[in-house]
Amino acid sequence: MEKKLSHSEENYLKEIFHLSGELHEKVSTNALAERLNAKASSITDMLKKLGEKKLVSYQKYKGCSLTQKGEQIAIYIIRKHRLWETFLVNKLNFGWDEVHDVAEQLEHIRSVKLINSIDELLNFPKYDPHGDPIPDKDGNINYMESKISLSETAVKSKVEVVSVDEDSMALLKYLDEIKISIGTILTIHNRISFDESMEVQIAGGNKMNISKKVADSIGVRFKSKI
Amino acid sequence: MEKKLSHSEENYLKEIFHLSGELHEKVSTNALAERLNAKASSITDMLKKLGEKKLVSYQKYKGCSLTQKGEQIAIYIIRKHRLWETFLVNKLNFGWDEVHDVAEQLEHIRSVKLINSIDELLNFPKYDPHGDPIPDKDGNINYMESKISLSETAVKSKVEVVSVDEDSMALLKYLDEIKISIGTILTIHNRISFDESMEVQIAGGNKMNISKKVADSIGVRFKSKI
DNA sequence: TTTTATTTTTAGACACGCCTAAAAATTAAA
DNA sequence: TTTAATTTTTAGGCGTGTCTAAAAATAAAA
Repeated sequence: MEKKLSHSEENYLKEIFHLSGELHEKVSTNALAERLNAKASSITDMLKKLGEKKLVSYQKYKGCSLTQKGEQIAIYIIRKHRLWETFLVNKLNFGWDEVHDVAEQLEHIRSVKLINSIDELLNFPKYDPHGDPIPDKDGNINYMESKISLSETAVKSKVEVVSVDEDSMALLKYLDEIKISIGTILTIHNRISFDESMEVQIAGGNKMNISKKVADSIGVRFKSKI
Repeated sequence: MEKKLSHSEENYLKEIFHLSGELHEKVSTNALAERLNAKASSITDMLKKLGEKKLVSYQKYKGCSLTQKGEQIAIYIIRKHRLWETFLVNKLNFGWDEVHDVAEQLEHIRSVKLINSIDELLNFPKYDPHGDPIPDKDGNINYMESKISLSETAVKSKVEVVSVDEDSMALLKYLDEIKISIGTILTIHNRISFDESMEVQIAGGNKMNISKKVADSIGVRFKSKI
């Protein structure tokens, strides 16, 4: 009864999940088009099909959202993606900027036994190399509640980097250069109102300037006031 | 310039390689159709396309064979297939009858770094779990010269099992049951001319009867006369 | 609230990889 | 060597997933 989905269908579900966020907001056709590098008309076609399959609920001109069944599948794809990334970094010494493209392929491999074995081999990791939570076998996701964006932190606070956006290789390479990684402790010294950039300091290092765009894509957890 | 091939195209190249054997014989349309579970007309279509891409040489009604470029790609796919099978068995404790289907998916993952890392992780294995040689990074294949089929062995000889055909799960399960695996030493006691079956004995075990079909799919190496 | 701009959907097309049915070429048999 | 059987190819069609261009619905601005 359970038909298997195409890579394309799986990607749609995954991206709808990402775009709808933790609040399960509706996702617009254009937003999806951009994320999937496709034209809006193609999105419409696919949403119709996924709608018929009861994987998304979709009404013309009103955007879409995942049904429970669709979300379940999306989470499973994300589980695979993040486990593979963890495998590549932890077992094969890939850099965190090298794993995304390969994981996008590996996430479509169909074998429950395989992915659960990888999970076990890695000792059931809770977070992937970018700090994103790895859904467990039953689809439960352990979001880090205290996590906020670096760009939202108050001046003079001290935070720990817990996640970074994974989809830009350029960002990851840049963070590597400036020595920011998961676990790095940052002190926020100043916020420049002109361009919303921030002056931060790595424990024991020099102060440096971080643009708004970069700060937006770094997730941190509060450590303490200075 | 190097366009990437579809999974389908890769599968065609791989099967042409297998069917043409070590002597690079021409492969017929029907033979391919059977291996690929497709109709002959579909094969013709694809052969035309692969011909245009200079991956196979193809003349109407005359069968096909791989060009150097096509063979190179085929060998690379086979390298990936066999390395993944070895990974599944050696690192994730899959049974040798469980790996084929997953490996058929994994062989299409595009990442040179990934497959070379897996190779290294496995310590550059020479043979996969079914005893087939794993092509190295440069495409060299180390065929075991002294290998023959069990069905060709002389009565009263003693042989070591070095390979088994991997594509039938039923065969692999059966061999598991009768305790034949790579490395098993067999003594050939008799050959029944009526059905061409053989009486063989595992070192320290009982004599048992092996059908022609099964013997055909076991590769052995001569050990010594009794 | 009417007009304008933006978003989304429809309509029609195309490459891919497969199919069936019928024709053509090759091979085997009489 | 002529006929029969088999193999292979052509012709035309179909579902998938994409596209462009044009129409329709919604949202924003005047």
